[in-house]
Amino acid sequence: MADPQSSTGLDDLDLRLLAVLVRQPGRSNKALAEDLGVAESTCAYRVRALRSRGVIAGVRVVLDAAALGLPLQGVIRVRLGRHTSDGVGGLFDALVRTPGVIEVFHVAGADDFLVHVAVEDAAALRDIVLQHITVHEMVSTTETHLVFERREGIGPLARVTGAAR
Amino acid sequence: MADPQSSTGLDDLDLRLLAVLVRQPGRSNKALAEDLGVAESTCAYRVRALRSRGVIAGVRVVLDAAALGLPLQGVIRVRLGRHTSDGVGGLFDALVRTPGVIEVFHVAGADDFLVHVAVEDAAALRDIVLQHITVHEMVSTTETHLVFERREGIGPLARVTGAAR
DNA sequence: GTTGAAAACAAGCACAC
DNA sequence: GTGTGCTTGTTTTCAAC
Repeated sequence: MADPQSSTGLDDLDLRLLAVLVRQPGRSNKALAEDLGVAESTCAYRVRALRSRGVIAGVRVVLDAAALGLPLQGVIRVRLGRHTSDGVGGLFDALVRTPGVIEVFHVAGADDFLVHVAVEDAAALRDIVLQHITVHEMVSTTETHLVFERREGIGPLARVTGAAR
Repeated sequence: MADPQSSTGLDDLDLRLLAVLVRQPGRSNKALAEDLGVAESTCAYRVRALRSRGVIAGVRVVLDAAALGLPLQGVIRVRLGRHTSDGVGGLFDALVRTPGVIEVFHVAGADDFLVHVAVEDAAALRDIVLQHITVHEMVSTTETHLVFERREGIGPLARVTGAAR
């Protein structure tokens, strides 16, 4: 358990490859290979392998909600009354399908869901709560928090590589 | 204010382009142009314009934390005692630099920060709280919530286009 | 703002090590 | 598992509309 590749089956090249890829997603395979000091074919092979193993889950295009006319973001804490398996799953589905919803966490504890949304103004935030969340019978209470700012963290990979930054 | 492009300066082609791009980030410019029924050069031009305007904030490579050996995710609610501008900014910086931290929300309300983390096990979760969060003098209390599941929402664009799905 | 065509570039593949 | 060369396809650029 003290081997350099932890038990995830990722060797040093994989980790370096992921580190570059996370920081520079647009990087071409050719440039990536040069950075790592391996042949392009090797690099392409590794990337494909990491994709098929699911280590690379995918690629996302990130839009600026404010530039889309949605300058307000909120996190809505949702607490349920009754907890049936079907009901929770159905509510989860409904939440992620609500326009403006960026992500939803199903969590343990007093609250059941944390819903991150982007909207045009305070009225829209209220409407999301009233029309898309509290309409569900199983929802007991909600608490809406304005998001001052959201920042991305250094991420999971830094924990594996031990990268300071 | 009732014009089709809302006041964001995005026309129908922009919105259709973004819709395709968000759903299929890997799509080539050529394929994208075909989907939209415009020339490749036009398509490339629009994408570049949306990037430089900041509507397209960027592209992210998403890693599977579990595949990296971090099967446990948590949301840590952080409440502060004293609130100085410098202190809050410094803590924010420290949080996003902590290995395993995926994203951090600075929010209004009783809590000040919501910290989304991925870790190897419960002990690592405790260590993050003790070694990276409560070590800061300004932190008053924390509450750690296990994440059962996290799902991405349909997103901001659906609010602008009115896409049902 | 949009286009088609040429030139530059990168990706994918089969094969050799 | 890694490197090489060829073929294919894609991105970029630009003068013109």
